[in-house]
This record gives sequence, C-alpha cells and structure tokens, in this order.
Amino acid sequence: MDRREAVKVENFDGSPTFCATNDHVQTSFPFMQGHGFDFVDGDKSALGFMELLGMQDFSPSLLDVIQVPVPPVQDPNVQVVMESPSELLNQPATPNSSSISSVSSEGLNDEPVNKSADDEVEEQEKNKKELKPKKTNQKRQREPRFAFMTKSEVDHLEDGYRWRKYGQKAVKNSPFPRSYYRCTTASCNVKKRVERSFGDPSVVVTTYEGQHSHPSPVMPRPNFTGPASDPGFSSTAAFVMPMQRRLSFYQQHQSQPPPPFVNSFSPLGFGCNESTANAAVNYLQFEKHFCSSSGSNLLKDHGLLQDLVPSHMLNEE
DNA sequence: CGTTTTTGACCCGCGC
DNA sequence: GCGCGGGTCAAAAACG
Repeated sequence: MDRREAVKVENFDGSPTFCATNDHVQTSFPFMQGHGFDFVDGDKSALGFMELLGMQDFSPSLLDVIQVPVPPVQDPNVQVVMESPSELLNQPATPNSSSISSVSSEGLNDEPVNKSADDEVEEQEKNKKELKPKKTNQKRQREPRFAFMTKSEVDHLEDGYRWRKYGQKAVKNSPFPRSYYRCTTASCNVKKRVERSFGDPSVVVTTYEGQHSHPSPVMPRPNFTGPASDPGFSSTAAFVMPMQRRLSFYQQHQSQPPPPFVNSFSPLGFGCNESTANAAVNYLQFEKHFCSSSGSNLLKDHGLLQDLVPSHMLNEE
C-alpha cells in the first residue's frame, strides 16, 4: 500500500500537532509546529516532509527542514532547543551556542564520570542506613531527550535495541499508563518512555533519553521474508536499516566524525515494513541531529510531550 | 535458571 | 513545610 495522509494529532494540552500517516504507522514532531510547519490536514508540504524523512534520499533536505524553524527572538544559529526546565527555561530568551553545547557535553559525554570512587563508597555506606541514598548536593543530570509520536497499535515499538522495562506510572489526566524502559546493554544508559496519547489513543508517544554507545544488538534473520509473521521483528529491521542513510547524513552535515558504532553497522538489505521504517528513520535522524551533535543542534524535552514544545511555540497559534 | 515484567514504595523537584 | 507528580528502585512474579 502506498496510502499516505496527513492528520492532526492533539498534544496532551490539546494543541494540535502535525502527524503524517503512512499506512498504519505514523510519526510526528510536535516541536515543528509553529515554526513554519503549521501543517494542516492534507497539506502537501506535510506529505513532502514525511517523504523527506523516510522515503527518499532526503538527507540534505532534512537538514534544511530542521534549520528552517528558528524560534523568534533567538539567534539564527540556534534552532529548536528544548531544555529541562531547571536549566534553560530560566535563562533569557537569547540562548547561545555555548550554553547548548555545554549541556550537550554533560549529557552525552560525561555520563560515566559523574560518580567518583569516593562517591561510590559513600553511597554504599549510606545504603546500609537508608533505602535509597540519592545525592543530595547534586542535581540529577538529564540526558538530552526527544519524543516522537507514532501511530501504532503496539505500545512498545521495536527500534533495534533491547529494552528492559523498569517502571510504569499512571499519567495524570490520562487513562493510559506511561512505561519506562532502559537499554539492557550494560554500559548503555539510554532510557525511553512510552505512553499513549490521551487525545488519540492510537498514537504512541515515545521519548528517548540519551544516546546509545553501542551498535544495535539485533541482527537480521537469514530467511526473513516479510512482516506478517513477526511484526515486532519487522519493526526492528526497519529501525536498524536506516543506519546507512543515517551515516551518510552524518558525514555530510556534521563537522565531527560519527560515533564508531555507526560505522560498525553492516548493511542490512532485507525487506521491512516501509511504514515502520518511516518511524525508524524519523527517530534515527532526529536522534542523530539533536542528540549527538556537538552543539549546533540539540533537542531536549522537558519530560512530557507538552514539555517538548517550548511555550512560545505552543502559544503562537 | 536467567531474564524480563510487574508493582508498590520511595526519592526528588517543584509549586503553593 | 507540605502535597503532588514524575521518575526510579527492587522484590516478587512471570516468562522462556
């Protein structure tokens, strides 16, 4: 099937969000709204956007697309920047690159360092006395995060990595719970949250936090023929495959070399569910673009979907 | 039997 | 200070 349509999905706060559909899986980027991407139903530019994301050799165009939406009162070099409330929202409305890159580095590169050996011992000693001795003199550090919405009947979309669920919480004002997953790879600190949109229960909102420091553990099956028998794997394949495209995108537009694991990917030429691949491409592209660059583009969310979109974006409508 | 999920309790940040 | 909500822990259960 090649049916595609553009629909509108409501965020938790009721604000509309563009969402393009390709068959039964669709993905949207709420943060685009209000920055030249106020798509409406049937908007052809919206369809083109999704094509850029998932279907064609889109890499340069994708970058352009992302760079176009410059929030008002912001430096043109800074695109859409989402930050944790305690870190950026208190800052003036003229963020500069340095603040962003510093956040990026602390979130992405210093992850294993923020706990010294002394802290480790101290923590263990405290452990005997208290149940959960969290550091009291240090704010909990947040990884860069971004969310995307995917129209799917499956809550937990496969993305090529292995996740272990470590929590589930009821979401305020929503009948659907939020699930918390952590990458099962030992050294990898990536987390993700999965929840269904209250406005449209068919939409799954996936929020990724951090960046994988390892290749996807999922390998293709030799005799894989199609998605019918194993939808989960079809999604997995779809999410792994775009790495090649992702690499070329990175090499063309990033000043620094891609992480080693990107190059370590072997070509995966097996078939996949195209619609799921769209979501996969979307995620991978945006993960790369917003989470791994050294500061030119960094996207963070504030936790929930409404947090993902800066208030000035939401209020622009 | 190892791994993953479930789930209640707990921690933490924030607003009032 | 207190309450609320988000996020995490960890023991027990479930699963393969």
